[in-house]
Amino acid sequence: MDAAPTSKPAIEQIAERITDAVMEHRLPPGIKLVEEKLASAFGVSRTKIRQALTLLAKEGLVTLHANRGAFVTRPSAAEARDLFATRRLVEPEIVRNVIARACEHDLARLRQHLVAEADARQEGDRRKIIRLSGQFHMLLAEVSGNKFIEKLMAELCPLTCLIIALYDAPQTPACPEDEHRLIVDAIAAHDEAAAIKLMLHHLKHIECELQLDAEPKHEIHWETLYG
Amino acid sequence: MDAAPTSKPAIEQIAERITDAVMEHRLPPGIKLVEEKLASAFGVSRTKIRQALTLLAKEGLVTLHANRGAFVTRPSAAEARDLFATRRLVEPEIVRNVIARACEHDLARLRQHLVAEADARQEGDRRKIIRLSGQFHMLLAEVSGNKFIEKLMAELCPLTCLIIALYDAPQTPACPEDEHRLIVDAIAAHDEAAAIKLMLHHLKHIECELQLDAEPKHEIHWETLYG
DNA sequence: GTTTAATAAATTGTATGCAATTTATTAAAC
DNA sequence: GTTTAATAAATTGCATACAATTTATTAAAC
Repeated sequence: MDAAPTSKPAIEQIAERITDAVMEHRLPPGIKLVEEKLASAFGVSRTKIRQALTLLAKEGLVTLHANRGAFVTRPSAAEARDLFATRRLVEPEIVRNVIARACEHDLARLRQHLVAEADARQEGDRRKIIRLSGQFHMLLAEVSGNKFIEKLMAELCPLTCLIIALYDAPQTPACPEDEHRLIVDAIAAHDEAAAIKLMLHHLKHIECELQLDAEPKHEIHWETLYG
Repeated sequence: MDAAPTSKPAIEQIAERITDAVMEHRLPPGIKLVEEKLASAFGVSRTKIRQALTLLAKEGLVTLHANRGAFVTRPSAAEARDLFATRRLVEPEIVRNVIARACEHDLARLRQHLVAEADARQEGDRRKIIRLSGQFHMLLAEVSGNKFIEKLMAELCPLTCLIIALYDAPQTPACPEDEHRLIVDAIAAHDEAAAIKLMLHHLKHIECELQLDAEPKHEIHWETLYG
């Protein structure tokens, strides 16, 4: 019965930091995650890294090949379509629940996140922008109060970042402008219909900018990179 | 590029067998899972058990307490309500997708499952009935073709079994009669509205038989069990 | 007899070592 | 020069050993 704020298990922290790196496109899809390298990077033994990779594989962010190791997942176009179909199903429900249940403190958190996003855009920190954009939806799910949906979104958002990395048109601005702000405004105004409409439009907007019919971006070929 | 049917990783197999035991109420909510005992039961070292438990904890079926070990989760009433809310959101979508995409072979699999359920009921194998009832919904999700929803249902169904174990009225028949068959029939007839209605009714039926407002069943107190 | 303290046993958390497998490198053949 | 085979290096998969922690047991105090 310790009321102490027992910090998160080390393994989850490691998994979270790898997730952040994937969300920020610092670890591109397809790249190999060598256990020993991660172990020394995090200052722990391979045992812990292994468990973290097991977790990430369960999330789908990492793919395990027997005897060959762990790789950042390269989602297929079909998986990308399934992912967005799932988000279009779930996120309107999230919006409904947030409007129904969110207190002032929750709204303040959402607005604070909008400020962080605006700051990142001001600074031109493209990587942070991408990560924060994903985390906005995770925060919304958290505020919605349903743990199962929260967990689902915590998996789908990092995967969405991967899909964007693989299928995004070369030089799109990739920023949802202030669509997030519009959604929060509609939520604050308790305008359910508008909030859901904005959310669906936002998701369609992201999906439509992808080139899911084109070949996904190639894996880095180190040997020909400087040829 | 091996087309060989590489059997599932050992760790997942272990996790699956533990999941089956939970679904069949052979491992009741709250029970402690001692690593060494599982290790000898499965004939592997604790290392693998540990990873399997990490996976199950991620699914929510098992709860990890730092330095104290793994326990089969005891979902709260609030979690139970969230779970059913999530299922009411997702399963109609599953039904829609199954009707839209299922081929004859898929329908045959569903009907085959109905037979297995009927057999178990004939045999009076209560544990098998409970497990198969849950797995019907997992099969439906699998046939629906969306991997993310399939994965979600693969987590929610075992948890539902746990909730039933904790909150079910003492002596209910606990069998959804032939509600599953009615759903499959409506799907086969491509009657979307009817299939969804039956599914929602089925879920409500399960949830309503629970006593979520009552105290959950107590944990086993070994020391007083024979007092 | 119940509570408290001290000790012993059991269990978890982690690193490390070694066998099995894969990947990279070198040498040979054509 | 490209392909094939042989060897070496790197990496994964797994069990085991040991420290840290918790739980159970015993002994002492009241």
